[in-house]
Amino acid sequence: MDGMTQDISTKDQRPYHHGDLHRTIVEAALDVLSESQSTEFSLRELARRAGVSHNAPYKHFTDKRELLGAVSAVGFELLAKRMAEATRELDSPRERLAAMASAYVCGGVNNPALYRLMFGGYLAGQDDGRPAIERTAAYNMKALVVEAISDGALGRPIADTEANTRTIDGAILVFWSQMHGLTLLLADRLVGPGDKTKELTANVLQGMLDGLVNSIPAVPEGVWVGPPLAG
Amino acid sequence: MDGMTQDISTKDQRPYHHGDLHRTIVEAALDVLSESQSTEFSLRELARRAGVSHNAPYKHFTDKRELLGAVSAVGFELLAKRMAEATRELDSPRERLAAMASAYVCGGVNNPALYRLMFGGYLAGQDDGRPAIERTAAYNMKALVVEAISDGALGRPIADTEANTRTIDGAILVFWSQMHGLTLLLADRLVGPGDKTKELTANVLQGMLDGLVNSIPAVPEGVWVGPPLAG
DNA sequence: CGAGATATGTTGACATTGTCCACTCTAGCA
DNA sequence: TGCTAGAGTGGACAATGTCAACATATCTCG
Repeated sequence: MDGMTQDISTKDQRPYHHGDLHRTIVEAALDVLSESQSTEFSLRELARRAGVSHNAPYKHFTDKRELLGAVSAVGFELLAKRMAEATRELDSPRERLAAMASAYVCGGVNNPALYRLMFGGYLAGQDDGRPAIERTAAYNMKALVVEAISDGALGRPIADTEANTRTIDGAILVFWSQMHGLTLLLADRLVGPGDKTKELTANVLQGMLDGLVNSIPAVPEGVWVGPPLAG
Repeated sequence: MDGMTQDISTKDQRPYHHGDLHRTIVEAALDVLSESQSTEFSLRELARRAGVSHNAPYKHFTDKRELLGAVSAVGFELLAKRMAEATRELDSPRERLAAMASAYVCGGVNNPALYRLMFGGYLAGQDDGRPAIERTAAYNMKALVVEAISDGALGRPIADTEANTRTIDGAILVFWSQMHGLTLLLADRLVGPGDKTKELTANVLQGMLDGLVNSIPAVPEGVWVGPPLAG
């Protein structure tokens, strides 16, 4: 009797229904992506890791694309969270902005494949665009930067008003593209070594902020900075 | 008789040996990459396009990786050529630098998949590194920028000497990462619209150059800017 | 000039993958 | 209690990267 029940309980430990396969698959994908630093893993591999049949994931994602979209969204949330945390206990707006930049670059350098998945147009299919969750996360990140700027990170406060949109977007364009480029050059080892990341980021950033204090490039009308609002 | 010979001549028009399959395959890859904007095409598709058996490409490339490396190298050469051409008939070093930047960004935006292949660490395998031809092309590009800087693009001439290495590398780091980031944000439509590319590039660039005229961030010792010399 | 040797191409095979379809199980609601 | 819809399973299929064995053209050297 004991034997039988134990047999059942050990063999059949995994119930027919997994419980939260969606989350499990996304986490497995994040793991594999981080380990292999490549998006060329197979859905079947994830299924294997999750201990389910090769087709189970298709009940939660219509596509490999969709799965990668979910992974990307998690990446945005992680990055935004780190940026937000990095500014805790910092008062000076400029220091807050610098801390965010540092967190941003380090996040990207520490997991290039994830960063590339997030920004590298894997889902740049001209048809549908990116998942809403991605756009939301990206806007949250932008909001953090806008806040620091409006608080005076560029020398003087710049209120986050309609009238200042072009100015703020100009500043963010410079800031973002500089950090984005630095992140990717470091991640791809076109600039290095990696253990100088923080130092390089700080140096480049200070020069850039000084430049922005002096003058902020104009952004032409009709330009957007951040994911487009309309699909 | 006529029929037979014609049959033979038309059917057997393609000799057993292709002639220059290597080049043909690379060009086909460039075509497919440019059209599909994805590196996920198949070697077999290229073979089909070249009118050759599915395994013929393997006589010229050990790997899909190696093929993509060759494509990337061509991309570097194309980009360097465009940058060089853009500076023709321009005298002012600053104008030359601006023209190069514009050519660089436009090149990337016009073919994002190729640009991403070149810089996006598809061949960042921690083992072997990038093909020599790629590194050479990247250094040629860097040389163009160095020349403009030493000619005085940043307000005063900065001789390309050992003593100035850190200064020049600092300037190039700022310049390159800014343009790299801008290119990718535009390519991935995180900034747009695309038809404002030149305007945006010019504005961002002028601000950046003004900043560099005032002060060039120091680059810590041991930092490299450009592909590492040692594998 | 003629015969290996050497590239270069071809055919066939295999494991793996994304994805479709038909089926089964199980939980929850009527 | 029994049905239904969601969740998981197994099999099938075409496509792909890559290996191995074979075929053919070109080169080389006697």
